[in-house]
Amino acid sequence: MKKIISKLNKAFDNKVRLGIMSMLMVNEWVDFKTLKEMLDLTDGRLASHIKSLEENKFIQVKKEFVGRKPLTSYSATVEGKKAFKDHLDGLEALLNIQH
Amino acid sequence: MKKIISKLNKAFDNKVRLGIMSMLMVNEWVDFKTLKEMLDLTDGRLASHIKSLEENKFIQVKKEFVGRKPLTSYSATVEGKKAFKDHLDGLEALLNIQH
DNA sequence: TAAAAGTACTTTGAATTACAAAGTTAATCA
DNA sequence: TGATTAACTTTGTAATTCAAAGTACTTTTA
Repeated sequence: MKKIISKLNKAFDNKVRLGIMSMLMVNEWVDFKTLKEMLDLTDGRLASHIKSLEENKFIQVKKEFVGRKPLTSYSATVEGKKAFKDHLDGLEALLNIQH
Repeated sequence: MKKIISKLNKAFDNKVRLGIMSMLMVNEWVDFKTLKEMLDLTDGRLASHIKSLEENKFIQVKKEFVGRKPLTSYSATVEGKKAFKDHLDGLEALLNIQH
């Protein structure tokens, strides 16, 4: 039990960050607006969670213009993918001991 | 994605509470000391998380004497089991979309 | 019989986290 | 010119988390 619990990463205990990382594991790049809509968040709330994931070096950012509009996109770093996978391993182990 | 995320319950975002509930899904009654050892916690930390789960009516308490020593045990309420199951369903759905 | 240890907490205080609401910048569209 | 879009940042408040210390009562040990 101690072993399982220790796999869980504090950076991913919040459901917004869990959702962001989940999106970025499945899609290489996801833009701000899509994340916002998929997770049903306000700008500020999304931005603050993105910031904390960036500070942990779990995601990276790309800014470009498409047509004439700015487009900010995010992707999980190698480090972020690894950390998230470890976290999911912990969750999976927890699911497995239920029943 | 919104649907998955909405299944996750704030009461279980902390890994200590995740661990406590997990123990109580698998074992009908677990005592204070065992929880403390299994989760590697200080008395105070365990007690505070237990308190929050009790306030949510997710666990119930039983106090007795065994031999001459006090023994406090906890078990998940029906409500607690349901809430935790829903949370695990959410986590499982999240695991499933990771490829 | 005095001191130490066991059981199960509670209290305090400080740090961190979370969030809503409002403000910002710079461009574009009507 | 005024509204809208895109992507934030700032502010302030509330909630959460935790370590550390304190409490109460009993039992064991020297």
